[in-house]
Amino acid sequence: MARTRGSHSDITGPRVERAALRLFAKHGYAAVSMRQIATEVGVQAGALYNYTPDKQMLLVSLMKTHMQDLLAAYEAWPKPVDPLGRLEAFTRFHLSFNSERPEAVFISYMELRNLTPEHFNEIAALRSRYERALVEILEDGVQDGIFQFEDARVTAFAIIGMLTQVNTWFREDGRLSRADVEALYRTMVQRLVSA
Amino acid sequence: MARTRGSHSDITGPRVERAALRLFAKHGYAAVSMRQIATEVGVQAGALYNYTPDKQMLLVSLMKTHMQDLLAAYEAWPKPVDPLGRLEAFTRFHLSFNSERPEAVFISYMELRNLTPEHFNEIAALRSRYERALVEILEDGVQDGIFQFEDARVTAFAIIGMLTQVNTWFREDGRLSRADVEALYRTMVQRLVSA
DNA sequence: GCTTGATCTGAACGGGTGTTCATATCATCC
DNA sequence: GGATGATATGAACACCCGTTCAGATCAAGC
Repeated sequence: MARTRGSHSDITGPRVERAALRLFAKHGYAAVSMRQIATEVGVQAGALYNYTPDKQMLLVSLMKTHMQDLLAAYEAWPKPVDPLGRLEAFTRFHLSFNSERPEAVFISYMELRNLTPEHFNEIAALRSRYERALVEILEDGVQDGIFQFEDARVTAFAIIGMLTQVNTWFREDGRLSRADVEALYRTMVQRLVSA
Repeated sequence: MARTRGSHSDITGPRVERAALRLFAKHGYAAVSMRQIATEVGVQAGALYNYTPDKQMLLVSLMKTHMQDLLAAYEAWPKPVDPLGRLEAFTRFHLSFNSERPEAVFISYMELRNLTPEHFNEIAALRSRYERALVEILEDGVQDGIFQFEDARVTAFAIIGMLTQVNTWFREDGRLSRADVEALYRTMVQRLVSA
């Protein structure tokens, strides 16, 4: 019978994913070889194929997992009922979630071009679900008369754009703490939409 | 004597750069081979080495040229004297310049990790000169009492982040025209800093 | 029309690529 | 303790990589 305990597959599997995540983020998908990933895991290249059908699916799986984690974590995030509170919660969530997994965020933006059209569409659909959540907050705020802007979708893009940008410059040992940055962005987001 | 007219080098050279730009933007630096670039130019791979010492320098040259073009074009851009006018001019310039060369913009953000530290620092220095230009506008506006915000540098990052984001979603045949988008972003930028 | 020299070809270099597969290992269960 | 089957090895597959270079090509200048 199969080994049910003492098997390495539930250890090696996650290690493969973590190694791929790290290396893809650092060097780019195309620049990383299966042998490099295997070396990082401490295994021969052939063994990787117990955990992924091929290199492409390793990337797709990482990106899909990331987007699903994003949506699930956002759903679980505490949300006030008023639009302004929800917008603050969104800002806090986005900064917090992205700061915790910079590598996955980076890959999910950078490696879209390495996806086949079907996989690309799948990821894009997940992303637009997230964007739509922000658009809905904005539209609710307009109806309540507390938000004001010309175009909800473009405003949502602008907000997500400026929030996502943070990962490119924030340093743990820099001038500003995470809390500082969060406060600054909450203010800026609010300015962008306040009536 | 050398050929001074009729030489192909002044034709092939730019064609090599354009092919590399296009292919790097589409597939990523690491995923593009010298043979692919040569095929696009209509030449054998060996001939490329009349125009670049190696593949790495082809990328560096593209990125450096782009950043220098950016700075030169911004200096030449008409600028009012009042901070609000200069901020509007910056917004217009950034959207316009970036929309005209999406491939170079894309490469300059995406392929930083493929640079050696020295080349990276060179590019980063050029970029921060551009960012500093915006910071100065913001600081002048504060002194004049027409701008208000908590942190000039973070505000500048936020503005550049949301402006640069546009290239990822704008489509020529989409819902909004270029002029529409420009107007929307001018308003949003102003909201972000207005006293 | 012959020489010059910039430009390009085409083959070769050593080495790396993703993937496959027969074989070995070894913890588990009977 | 012997059989089972998941897991890993290591060699092999065909192919592509960046780069080099001797030799061909050919327009310009004398």
